[in-house]
Amino acid sequence: MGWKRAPEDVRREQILQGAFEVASREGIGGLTIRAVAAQAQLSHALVVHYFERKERLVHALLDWLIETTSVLHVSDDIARFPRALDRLHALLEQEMARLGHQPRHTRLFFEFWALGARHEEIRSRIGAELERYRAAFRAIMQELLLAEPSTFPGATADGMAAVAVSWIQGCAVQAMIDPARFDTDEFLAAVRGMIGRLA
Amino acid sequence: MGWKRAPEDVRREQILQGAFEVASREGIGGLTIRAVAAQAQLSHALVVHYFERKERLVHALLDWLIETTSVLHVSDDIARFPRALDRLHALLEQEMARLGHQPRHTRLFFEFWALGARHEEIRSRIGAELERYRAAFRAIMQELLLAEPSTFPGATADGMAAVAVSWIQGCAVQAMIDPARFDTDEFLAAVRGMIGRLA
DNA sequence: TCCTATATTGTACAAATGGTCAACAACCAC
DNA sequence: GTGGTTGTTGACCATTTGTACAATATAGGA
Repeated sequence: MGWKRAPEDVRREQILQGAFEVASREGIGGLTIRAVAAQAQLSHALVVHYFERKERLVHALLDWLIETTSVLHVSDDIARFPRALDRLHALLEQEMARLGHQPRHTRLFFEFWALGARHEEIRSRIGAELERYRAAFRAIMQELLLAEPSTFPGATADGMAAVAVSWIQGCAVQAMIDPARFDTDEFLAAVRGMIGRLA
Repeated sequence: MGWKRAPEDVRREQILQGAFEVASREGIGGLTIRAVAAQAQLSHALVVHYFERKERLVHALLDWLIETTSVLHVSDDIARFPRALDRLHALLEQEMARLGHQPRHTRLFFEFWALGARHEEIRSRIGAELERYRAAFRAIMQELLLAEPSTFPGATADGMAAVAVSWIQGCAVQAMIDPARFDTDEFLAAVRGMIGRLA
């Protein structure tokens, strides 16, 4: 026949790419060993050979998704802002722009969030990502609270970090479900109004 | 045999109850006509008889879920507050408390949100619910902006309503995925700090 | 009491799916 | 070349699932 050999890691990547395509198109519920194999132009037995069980493939896809999503990279451009408030604004803006630039990643993440409600393995990985997310905001919020303690009475850095994460999530959900009636710019403007003026 | 007849609406309700139980336990992906029938102690053929196709059953379950979730009922206790800010605080508190009181409803809603990304029918219903949600907050936000225009510079009532919805959603997601590291009280305190002191 | 309408059920069937396995073909060491 | 190793495949199996359908039990009217 006309098939070729390939190094193990190349095959795994090829299969995961196929899994991402299928999951993006059909949803995780429609993620089938055979569908992935067809997408990657391989036999389904080979997919089983590399990932043993479908469950493993799903977990591997989540890991792949986390790795390939350019989430929360605090770039030098952002880190350069001397004031914490400016960094917060820039970070929010960057993350919300990313939601629009990687729509398939965002939607797939969303499905994994829902899956996490019932599968411990997935929940713990998503939970760790959420914590990473909060931690990035927490540092900024801490600085913000120290600089102007009276601005947000009663608030803690932890709480404000969680609120920042909820902005991202809420923006993602509403933009996905209701793009016609949801306006990201207005959303961002409202957030800005709440946390203070951009210098 | 020992089976009995029942009025049509009773049977439909019985089946939908069973569907809710199954979907809560196994997820929408595990929602099977046979599983629903077993839960409701009926033959699976009867479930088909009443809902014709599985798709219809899922849509009916979503409608049922929307109806039976005590979401966003602005009670007299809340409406009595003269100041918009107080009503906002009370409404947020009520909604976040509900998330904890109806955890199965919240989780199931979450799954439907994710499903909505791929199914037009579901997306439109969820979208309408989101709009209802925003509308309730929009009225309060409008009043808030009129009373103190300088408090939230650049923000619109629409944008702030969307942000309020994102608080509820973000709180639901994080509390579900990461209950150990997420503190609802701190979250609420941070939100309060951002929108102003409670009188 | 009988008879009709229909609510309810068990059976059946095709399609899809996860997983197993023996066979085969490409690559490598010798 | 040759033989062994192993990546790769098609065929196969058991199970589940959606859906169709004929048979049956029940309720209510004549």
